[in-house]
Amino acid sequence: MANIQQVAKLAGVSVATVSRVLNGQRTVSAKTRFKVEQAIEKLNYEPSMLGRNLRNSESRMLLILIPAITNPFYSEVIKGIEHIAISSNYNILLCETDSSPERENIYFDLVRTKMADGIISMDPAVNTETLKVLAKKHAIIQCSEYTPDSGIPYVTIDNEKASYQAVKHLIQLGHKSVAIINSDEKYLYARQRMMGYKRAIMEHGLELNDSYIIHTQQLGFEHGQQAMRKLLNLKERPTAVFTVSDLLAIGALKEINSQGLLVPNDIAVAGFDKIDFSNMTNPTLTTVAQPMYKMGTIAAEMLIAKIKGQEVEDVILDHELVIRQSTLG
Amino acid sequence: MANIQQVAKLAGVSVATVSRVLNGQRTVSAKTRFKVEQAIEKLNYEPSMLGRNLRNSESRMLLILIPAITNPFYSEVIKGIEHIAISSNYNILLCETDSSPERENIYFDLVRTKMADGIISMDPAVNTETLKVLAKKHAIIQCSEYTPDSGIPYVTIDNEKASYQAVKHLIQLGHKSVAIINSDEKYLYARQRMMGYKRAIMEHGLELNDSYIIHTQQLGFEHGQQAMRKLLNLKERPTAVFTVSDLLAIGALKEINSQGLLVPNDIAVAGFDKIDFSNMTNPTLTTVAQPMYKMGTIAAEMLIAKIKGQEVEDVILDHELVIRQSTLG
DNA sequence: TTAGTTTATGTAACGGATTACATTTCTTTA
DNA sequence: TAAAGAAATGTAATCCGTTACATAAACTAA
Repeated sequence: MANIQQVAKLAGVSVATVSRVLNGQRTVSAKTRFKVEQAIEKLNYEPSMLGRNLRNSESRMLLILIPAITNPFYSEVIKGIEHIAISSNYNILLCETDSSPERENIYFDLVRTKMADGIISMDPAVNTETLKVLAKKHAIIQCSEYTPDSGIPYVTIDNEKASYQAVKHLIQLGHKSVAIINSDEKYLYARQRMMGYKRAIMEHGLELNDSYIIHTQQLGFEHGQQAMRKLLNLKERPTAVFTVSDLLAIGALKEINSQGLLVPNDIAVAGFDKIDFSNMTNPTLTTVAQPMYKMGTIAAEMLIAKIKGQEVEDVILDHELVIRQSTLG
Repeated sequence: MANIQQVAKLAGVSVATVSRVLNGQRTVSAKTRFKVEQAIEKLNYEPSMLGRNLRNSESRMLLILIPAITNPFYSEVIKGIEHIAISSNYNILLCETDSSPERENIYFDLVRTKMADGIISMDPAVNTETLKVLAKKHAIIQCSEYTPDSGIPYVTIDNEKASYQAVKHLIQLGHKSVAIINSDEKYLYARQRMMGYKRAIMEHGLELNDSYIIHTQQLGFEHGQQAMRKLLNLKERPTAVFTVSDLLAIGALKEINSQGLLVPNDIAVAGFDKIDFSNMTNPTLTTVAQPMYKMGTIAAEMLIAKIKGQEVEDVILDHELVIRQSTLG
């Protein structure tokens, strides 16, 4: 594989000139540029990013930290990130942490060792302390889940409000016993969504019932099923369930169905995220739409700005309650 | 950020010695090693991958080409790839082509410019000619979709047989009119699955009916819905449908439901892939299980071997027909 | 024509590691 | 104790671009 020296030699110019042509500087005369281009063509030369990156001290890689690649919410955000990345000449280093600290550390090393120019963390289970330390010397953005007052810029939505609205919707349909399937409250979004749930319950003069509050370890169909099973085993089962993720909701739906009950007649269900699947269930799922793609694009833009040394502001995006069959019938 | 020179200076040794400590060579005396480690500690030194990669002429990145990140089939394969990658000290460069040649070319450049050490292509729409040329100088593996006799090693399953078995299953349940929702037959897997379909039909003395063969542009719910709509509009609608992807099957299921028909009583449905969601539909989906995770691990192992300059053999993995409610009730 | 600009090109240092080869130091053994 | 061999460490080239600075060439104006 040819290198810049050989191109320079063949073109009869210096490496500096070749580099100038490569980088589109206009201080090169037309004839010289032509000669160089000819040489590049003839040698089938492609500049090595290894050399360039070392010299420029950048990798042009963006590290994306997600807990699980199989959750469509993340896939959709990644699509957005990739769109911006590619148009800014960055590439995406996809890292699935499985919420494991060791894995996470391996990935953090990528930025420490200059293999990545910055990080978009979407992992709620991320080690905040490490992240904060890292953020002092490296460009880091949090997306969806964030750490208040950490100084790490973030994009997210108003989880409390979104949750409040979803639960309010259920209550306004006449439901008096509304359950929530939440994830672990060590995560901020889980706490925020719980607050929204409680606020809706209180404001409408309903009673908080601890047995209507279920926590799951992770966001997955099976966890939704299990949680729903618990709810269905109650003497007084709820007539509506709000889940903190569509995956959970779909699992819940499944469980309700397999016990011979009907959604929404016997139990209404609302989810969160508006992943594509949520429109394919039977009945279709009422859910809080998160602007996933947009969240991705904004996170990427913020990160790239940060890498360039610019200051960036936190962003809170709009969500929207999408009412479908699972609460209306 | 400290570099190796500074570490050497502080430790009172040469850079060579520091490098030896870094790379765990045992030709360093215990005291020297200790001094170096102290210096590393004190300076908070992390070796730059940019320097190391340039010197070693490798990037330790594996490029994964997929058409769409939102298809869970790919997510699952990626999980497998990542597992192997991480344990071999590689990282994953995720590239979604959207089946666009320009995008693809941008990504191919990553290997040409040394930003990636090899490619796992899972994109059926990949430009085979370019890929073949590239494969002469770079490590490339095809995963799932492949190009026979191209010299590019691949991991896949026996699509013809898998398809044959699925359709045979439907026929043995008594169905006389079995439709297929296939994707574009410019893809090999689509042609192979079509062959399996036809073989099953013929071998059982049924008649091939062109109107029972539907092609979709892409693999997505909506495409499955649309295709199903066409089938339901036929004067004599089929009593069973085999789709070439679970996503299509789920879309089909949806369409059947919304027209007030029942699966499997009115129409039986079988899918392909066994994505997680296929077990969450109502009814649950009969499908051909592909060993997605394993496919990923094997593809990664093959690629890494190839990068090391080893010869690798093509691999055909086992599939399995998983019979569930959508064909049995 | 000459000094002063502007434009084009070249030279060489630099980024940060690895490693072949050279050299020094330490052991071992006669 | 000297010579030989083994072990530890150092020197400097190398990977491949980019760019500050130096120089040369071309042009402008007087």
